Amino acid sequence: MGKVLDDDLIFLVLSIVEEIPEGKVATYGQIAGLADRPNNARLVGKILGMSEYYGEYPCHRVVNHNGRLAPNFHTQKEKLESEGIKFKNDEHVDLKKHKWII
DNA sequence: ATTTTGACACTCT
DNA sequence: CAGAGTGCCAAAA
Repeated sequence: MGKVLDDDLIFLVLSIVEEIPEGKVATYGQIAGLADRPNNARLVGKILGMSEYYGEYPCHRVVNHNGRLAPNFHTQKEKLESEGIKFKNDEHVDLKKHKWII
């Protein structure tokens, strides 16, 4: 298998995001690790920013390692709350309770 | 080839 | 808990 990047990486990342169960959240770093690129969390964020172009994915279930929501994704909180995610405050989900463990 | 950018992670204060 | 500083690395400029 050749080097995996852009289009292949996008497909891989999105397929992983698709696996996050309802009521759970994952971090960018976690997704990066599952995609076998543990140091590319930032790339995961960039891909999710464009994910709409590729289809419907539960990208609202991805937050940073502190549980902070994505900037400029104003419907994220309500989507998470609608599936039962609890928040520590306005900007941070309760990762302790809801982090997706494989 | 070099610099900047990014929905990040980690450590230290 | 909030900032600052550092590390990270592919993509785009």
